[in-house]
Amino acid sequence: MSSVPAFKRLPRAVREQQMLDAAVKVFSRRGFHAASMDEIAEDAGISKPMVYAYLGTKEELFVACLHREGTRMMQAIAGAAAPDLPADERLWRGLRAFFGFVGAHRDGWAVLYRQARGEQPFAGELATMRARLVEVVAGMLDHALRADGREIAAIDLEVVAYALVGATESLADWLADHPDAEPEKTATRMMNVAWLGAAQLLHGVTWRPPAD
Amino acid sequence: MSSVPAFKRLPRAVREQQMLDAAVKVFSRRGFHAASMDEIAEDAGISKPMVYAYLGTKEELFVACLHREGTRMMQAIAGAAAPDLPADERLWRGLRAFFGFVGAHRDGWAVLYRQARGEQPFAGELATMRARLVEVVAGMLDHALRADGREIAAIDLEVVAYALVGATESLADWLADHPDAEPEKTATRMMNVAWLGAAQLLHGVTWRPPAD
DNA sequence: GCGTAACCCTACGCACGAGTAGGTATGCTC
DNA sequence: GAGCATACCTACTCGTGCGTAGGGTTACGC
Repeated sequence: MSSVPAFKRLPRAVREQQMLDAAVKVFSRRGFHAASMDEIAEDAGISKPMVYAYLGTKEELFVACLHREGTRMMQAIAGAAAPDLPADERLWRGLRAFFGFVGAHRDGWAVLYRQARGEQPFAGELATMRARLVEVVAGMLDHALRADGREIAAIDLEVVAYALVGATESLADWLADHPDAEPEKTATRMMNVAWLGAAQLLHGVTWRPPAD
Repeated sequence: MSSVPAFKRLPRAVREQQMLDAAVKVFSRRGFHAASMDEIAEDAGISKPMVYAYLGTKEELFVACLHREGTRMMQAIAGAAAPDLPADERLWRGLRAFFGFVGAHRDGWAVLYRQARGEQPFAGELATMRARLVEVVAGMLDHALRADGREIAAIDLEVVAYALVGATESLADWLADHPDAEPEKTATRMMNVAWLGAAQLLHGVTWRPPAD
């Protein structure tokens, strides 16, 4: 009679992924606090204690989500922007991969990311990820500069990179809120804003405040 | 005996401001959810029911904070960037005012703003404010374009403006996290990234994706 | 000086949701 | 097929914190 159990038993690795899928979905929809562990468990087709057994507390679960999605994103970018390309080409491919990723995970990644910015417990995790991005961008700029025989203070580079990353994140938000927008086009627009400005800087053109 | 009450009674308008001050402080420190109405009340030197009587529920209180601080910021910007100035001058003054404001309210405005991004209930309020900013920036770009005899699709303008606003917000975050950074210098850096790129666009220089 | 409105309090009710205790079934190993 | 680990469940406890009931006190108009 019980030869076919209503719901089959699955190995841990599989269930963990299902739970993470559900968690990303629910966290995105409701936000970290409004999301309940019960709903996540139900959505994963499992009971709550299993979630605790496998992924730990609510905070740990959220961090796990952030980590998995963040890693996927970084891989998407890294896979697209080979380090031996010229800077503008790298930037372009990186941006295209980034917006492509966000576009394909509209209600996952972007929202998760947004959540994490507000809550202190996750500031660390977030900062790490952003720092890696900033580092990559700053490295690209620096590389291009040296090839041009010029040099800029590291802090300035970091701030510029920060601004570029910020602008990109912002457009990612915009993309997440506009279901019909095309990721590719968004990336092009970002290039227009970012690279034209950055290219000027790289060629030694700077803006100075008026004497006033 | 009771000629000098331990704590004096104050008119509503005054108490409301005190409550809002306390609320901004606590919301910033703890985040929306972790902040408790009790703590806010205590910090304001008043009891909880008064807060409910004057400012309503926790959500309404948060919106009130957001609204007051947002209005102050907009005024600071509007007061600095007179509409009859040339576009670059306006942008510069607006940015300087903005970063000045954020710098002066490091643990108030920026953190509050960050909070609001994550929680759905406030998305509307936030979107309204950002939309006003985007509109202003887009208007500046558009104005500069027309003066140059050129024209760009409204959507493109909006997206560019969005990116600029995003970059600016991002640097505001950076500023909030770096107590020693100078707002003025940050504004200059932002100008470098933003205006040099925007200026190129305004002069008809655009970046196009490689045939690939 | 007396009523009334505004200011302010001490206590509670109550829902919600994180996390757990304790137990059952299933498959795998030898 | 006995033993054991792994997958899985139902049914709780318990803290936390929002929001309120109900009542006291000071100022102000008349």
